Parts: sequence; structure tokens; C-alpha cells
Amino acid sequence: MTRTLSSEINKSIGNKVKVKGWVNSRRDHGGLIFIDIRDHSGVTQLVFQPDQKDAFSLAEQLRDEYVISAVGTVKERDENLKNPNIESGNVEVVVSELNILNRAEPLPIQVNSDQNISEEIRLKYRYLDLRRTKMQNMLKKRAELFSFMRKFMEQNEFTDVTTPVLANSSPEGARDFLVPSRFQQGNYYALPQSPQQFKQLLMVGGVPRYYQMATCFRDEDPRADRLYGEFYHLDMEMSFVESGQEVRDMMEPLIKSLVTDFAGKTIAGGAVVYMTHHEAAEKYGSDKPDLRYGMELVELSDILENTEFGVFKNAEVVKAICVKGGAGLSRSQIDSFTEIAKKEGAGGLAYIIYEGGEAKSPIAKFLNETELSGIKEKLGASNGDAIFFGADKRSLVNKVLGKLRIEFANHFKLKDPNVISLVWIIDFPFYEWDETHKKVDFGHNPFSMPKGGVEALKAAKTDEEKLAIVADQYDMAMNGYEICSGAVRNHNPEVMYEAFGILGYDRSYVDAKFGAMINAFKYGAPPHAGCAFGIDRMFMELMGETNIREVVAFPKNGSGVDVMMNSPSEVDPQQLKELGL
RNA sequence: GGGCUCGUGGUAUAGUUGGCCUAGUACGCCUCCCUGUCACGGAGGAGAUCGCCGGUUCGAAUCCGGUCGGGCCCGCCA
Repeated sequence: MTRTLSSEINKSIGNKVKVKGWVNSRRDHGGLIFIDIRDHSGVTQLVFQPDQKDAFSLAEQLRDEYVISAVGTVKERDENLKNPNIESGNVEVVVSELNILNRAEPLPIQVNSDQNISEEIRLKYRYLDLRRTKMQNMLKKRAELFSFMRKFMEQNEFTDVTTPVLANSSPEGARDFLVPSRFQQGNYYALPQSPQQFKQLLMVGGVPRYYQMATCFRDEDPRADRLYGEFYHLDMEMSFVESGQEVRDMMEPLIKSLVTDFAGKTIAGGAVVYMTHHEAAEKYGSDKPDLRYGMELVELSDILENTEFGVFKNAEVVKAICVKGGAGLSRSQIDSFTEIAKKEGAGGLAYIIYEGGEAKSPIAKFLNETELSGIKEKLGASNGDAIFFGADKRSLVNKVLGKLRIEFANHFKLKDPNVISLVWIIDFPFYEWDETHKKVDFGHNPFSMPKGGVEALKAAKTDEEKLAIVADQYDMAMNGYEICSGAVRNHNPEVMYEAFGILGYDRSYVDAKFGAMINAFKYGAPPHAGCAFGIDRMFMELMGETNIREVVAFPKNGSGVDVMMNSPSEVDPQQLKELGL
């Protein structure tokens, strides 16, 4: 007699079976006891009758979450006793022999109900939380995802290479986790923020196509879409590639297939959209736009060229978005959107509401007829809609309206959960303006290749010219989240020196910080490019979750604490002594 | 580092313009009854100094100050 799973029990009518699992619920009728036994595959009803005296009296002791094994005969239920709500509802196991494998105290959280439980408690008792069906499915689905991605990479002849977890601190980027060295006291390893340098060195090492399900470590404040501490990249790199297009063409089929085949959802507009970084900022006020809904930012400079309205007249740019059905917003709702705009840095939030054939607006009296009709026409507004304005510096207007666009989409529930928006954002600026230090600095990582190569770098003299340089660098946005970042890498030491030189760093700085890479590039580095997908975030979106901790077995909380394991924790002084600390 | 917000039996919550609160409800837990339930049902019961400290007041879950913890956001995340 073999062990039978709940999901298989329907096939065993008339057979003697052994089932093992947890007591999901009990219904003790005095002279008849029902126990729902749960295993990873589902739930089965066990019946205990008084004629099986030993089993029956033992069954009276059962409580929720006791671990049991039972031997009995699978019986088809009478028609009126079938339960269509569970997979095994047509049968039940009439038990002749019961074993209590382990008892359980009353659980701090109920596993067999859908009651809301605070995340704090769930994380503290994660091992119980994971028993819930939803979490069981999540774990299975996540394993499926990893397998799905691996198969794709293997089919395309990528070589899985594991890279060190004890690595070096990177000079740019996020805060590192440091590991003190026992041999070299006073020196530290750092856990890698990504295998960036290793994978580029693999290219130099003659690996044509590399990939890895890489653990990345960053000691930065978490968010709902950002795990604390560690997360997973689908990291890949290809050699003898000179354009980002080759990387995107390689990976795009995987992502599309993840949306349709793996998640069973639809791609917004049926295809992956291409957009430059500049266009994304101007049309959507974001470098990771969600294209499941419209509300594009529309520039009104031409219409308002000669406006008398001071706020518009003095602004660098005036843009607006049209909110369909926005006329239905209440005064207090508009106020709360105004608050959001102010929080983003706007002075206020001007609007026009089209209602009953009229344009109602606190600013209408400052605009003439031509301007009013021009605005309405250009935004495509009609009765029942509302237009919201941004008038300020261009970057601020884009940011504010971009944020409002998302807020309105949430308010009007425009994000279809069955549709996934995929956008490649290309042509990222090579440098960015660092407002904190009032200087030009690297926007992303310093390893990208500027379009136009070393000549483009040498030609740029002013800050403005430097900021206009574009990198062959690209992101993919999924439903408004950045899920991938990649670039054609800079494999030429001279370009590397020049890229840093422009920012005022001399050769010795580059040699000191990126010695291994610079050295390697001197010995025949092939041109190469690649990218990395944030697996956890992508999985979250594919599963329709809004909190990334929902799709990870054992996440840290917002303070970087594992409340179940109690880490981080103090260590034995002897351990510190060995490390010279 | 900053902003917003939450903290009430094991769990989820009501109460939060001070007194009708001796803190209500649901699930869970305990005892008893029950041979067809499947969110079983019925009867009874235990369990909370309302995160913590201090203050205001005749009176504080409720107001004030501080503190601890959670969540969301800004900064940060090459």
C-alpha cells in the first residue's frame, strides 16, 4: 500500500490507501467524525465510524494541524453527499487505522482560513504562513519560473557560471554588505551588488554566452517593490555583440512567453513597445511607463504662446493630461490630487472640468476663447472629462504629471490585472546631473558604451553637451516597474579612461577602482553586452501582487530584520576576536 | 535622515469629538451534547491592566508629550 495524495485520491475508489498530512479541520458529530486531511496537493475527507474503535477514539483527540497518517478504504460518496467545492469531493476515506505522528498546539495564525493576518505576524510564523494554499502555490510557481527561464537560457546555449559571493566592494552604487577577512585583518570582502564585473571578465575569458540566477546584495532601504538585503537577477551577457538590439532580440521572446505561457496574461497592445528615454519622460513623465492606460502628457506651449495668464506665461513649459471621466471627481478628491502634486514639487494643480457643456475652472477666466478651445481640442477632452495642468520647469512638470497619471490610473482602476505592459526604454543618457553635488555624474553604471564612442566623449566640452551624450543602454519596464537593465559595455580601456576623465577622475583613480577590469581589457576583450532581469519584481508583477515580500519564502521586514530567525543578531566575542574586531 | 499612518484577548476587528466600556463582535481555544458534516450544529466557559512610559482630568483605549514596533512614501537603490 503506497501513500496517496489528496489530488490523486479520486483514482483510488475501492482501494485501500495510506494518506499523510495535517488536520485541516474536524467535524465531530459524536457518533461520527469527519476530518479534512491536508497535504501539499489538497484536502481529503476522512470518515471515522464507531465500529473502528481504536481509530475512532484516537480521532476524538485530533485537533487542527495535528500531523497524522491514516489507512482506510476510498469510497465514492452518495450523490447527495458529494462536495463540489473540493477536488476530492466525490470520495472520502473510511479510516480503519489512525496514527498521530505529531501533535500541535493551537496555532497563532489560522492556516485554513482566508482571514487577514498582519504581515508582522505572518513573517514571524512564516513556516505556518507557508502552509496556506496561496503560499504553497506561490512557492511552486516560483520554482516553475526558475525552471522556465533556465530552459530558455539553455536552449539558447548560455552557460551557467556561478560567481563569487565573497567579492569586492564596488566604488559606485549601493551600500555594500561587508564581510571582515580573518586572514587579512582590516580588509573586507563585500557581497556583490550584482556579478557585473565577473560577467564582463567571463567575456574576456572566452565564454560566449553567460547566464546565472544570481543573488545580489544591497544594503539599501526597502520598498513594497524592493527587497531588503538580497534578491535575484536573471543575469546574462553575450560576447561579440555590438548593439543592444541583439540582446533585446535574444531576451524579448522569453519575457513575452513568461507573460502569455507562464502567467496566462495578455501583452498590452499585443507587442513590446520601444521608446527612447527622452520620449518616455516627455510623454509619460517616467523612465518606466505603464502603457496599460493612456493619459499621455501633452505639451501646450504652441497654444499658450501668447497667453496672458502669469502662471503659464512664466513657466518653462506648460503640459496637461486629460482624465476621462475626471469631471466626476469631488472637490475633496481634487484637493487630494493637488496635495500629491505639491508633494512632488508643484506649486498647485490647475484644472478644467468639462461638465454640462461648460468648461468649469478656477483659471478659465485667465484664458481666452482661442486658448480654451485649443486646449480642449489638443487634449481630446469631451464632456465629463477633466484636464490637469503642470506649469514649471520641464523636468518638474514631467515628474508631477507622471505621478498624477499613475494616481489617476489607480483611482479610476485603469490597470487591468490580466494585461501586462512591456516597454523597452532605450538611449539612456550617459551622464546625469547630480543635484546634490551640483555636477555631472554617471547616471547608471560607468561600464556602458557611449554612442559615438570616444569621439563623442572628446567632443563634449560643456555640461550641457556632456549630458546630451547617449549610452547604448536600455531598461525594460513591466507595468510601470523597472524589471531589466542592460547595456553594451565599454570594453576599451581608452574609452573608460576618457569617460571618467570627463568627470575629473584621472587614470590612477580608474586603475585603482577597476584594476582587474582595466587590466583584462588590455588583453583582447571582445565587444560584449548584456542585461539583468529582477526576478522577484518580475514574478511579483506576473502574479498580480503589489508587495514583493508576498512572492519570497523568507523575506526581511522593512527594518532589515528576519523576525522569524531573529537576524541580524549578536555574535560570540570569540568570533569577533578571531577577526580582530 | 525626513513625511504620512497604524498599534485593543491567540488572530482579525468595533469603540478613538473623554463618562453609557465592568471594552463589543467574528474566528480560534476549553467542557458537554450530537451518525452525514464539509465555514457542521447546539449549550456553557476561559482569555485583554487597549504597545510602553509620563502628563492633563473628578474620570483616559479615547486628549497631550515622549518612546518602542509595524506599514507606505521621499531621500537612497551604479
